[in-house]
Amino acid sequence: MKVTKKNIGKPQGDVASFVPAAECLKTLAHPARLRMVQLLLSGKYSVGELAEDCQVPDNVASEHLRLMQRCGFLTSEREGRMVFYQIAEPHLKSLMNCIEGRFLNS
Amino acid sequence: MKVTKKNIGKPQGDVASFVPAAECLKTLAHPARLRMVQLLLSGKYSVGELAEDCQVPDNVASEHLRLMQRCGFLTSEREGRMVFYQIAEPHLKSLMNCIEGRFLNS
DNA sequence: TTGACATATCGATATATTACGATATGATTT
DNA sequence: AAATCATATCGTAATATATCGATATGTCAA
Repeated sequence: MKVTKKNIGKPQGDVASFVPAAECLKTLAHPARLRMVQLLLSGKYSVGELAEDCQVPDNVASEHLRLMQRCGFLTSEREGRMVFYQIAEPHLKSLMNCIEGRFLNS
Repeated sequence: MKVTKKNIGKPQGDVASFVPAAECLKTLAHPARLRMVQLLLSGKYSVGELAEDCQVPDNVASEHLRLMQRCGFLTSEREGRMVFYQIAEPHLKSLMNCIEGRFLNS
C-alpha cells in the first residue's frame, strides 16, 4: 500500500467499520440495561426479578431484554411460566469490567 | 448488612449508579465518534482531519467533538486557526480495546 | 483591512428512542 | 374450564438525538 500524508499511522478501519459496534453500544447505553447485564453476569434472573431490581414495570423490562437479545447479547429460556435470560456474548464481561472500573469506583 | 433472599449474590450498586455510565456510553455509541476516539488514541488530529476521515461535514464533526468534550472524554487546544482534540479520559483506551476486540476482528 | 480558512453555534427538521397502558400469549393451579 | 401469574407485544405519545443550512467567531495572509 502506498503511504501518503493522509494515512501515515492511522489505525485500521474506517467510520463504516464502527457501525455495528455503535449499534451494540447504543443498546448497552441505558441504566436499566447495564444493570441487567451486570446482574446476569453474576447469576440467573427472571424477567420479574430484573424488573424489580431495576425498578421498572415488567413489560418495560421485557422490552429491554428483547433489545439485548436482538443484538446478540442475551439468550432466553423458559422455565415454567418464568423466563430466564442469560449472557450470550462473552465480550460483555470484559466490557462491563471496563465500565465498572470507570464509573462504579467512587 | 443483613442477607436476605433479595440480595444474596447481587453485585454492588443499583440501576441509579449506572446513569452516568449510560450517558457516557450513549455519547460513545456513534460510528463517527467511535472512529474519532480511535484516531485520537493513536495521534493528533484537527477537526478538519477528523471530519474528512469520518466523511462528515466540518460542523457535524465539531458537534460530535463537543459532545465528547462535554462528558469528559476529550479536551481541545487551538493552534493557529486549527483546533486539535485529544483524549482526556484514560479509560477510553481499554474501553476501545474491548470494542475493537469484539467488532473489528473479522 | 479585506478576504480566505478553520471551527463553532444556532434554528429547524427528520428520525430514533423511551415509556406507558392495554391487550395478548403461555403456563400453572383450582 | 376458569382464574391467575409471568412475560410479551402493540399502538401511541413524549422525549431525545442527528443532521443540515445558515451564520458567527477566531485566525492568518495578502
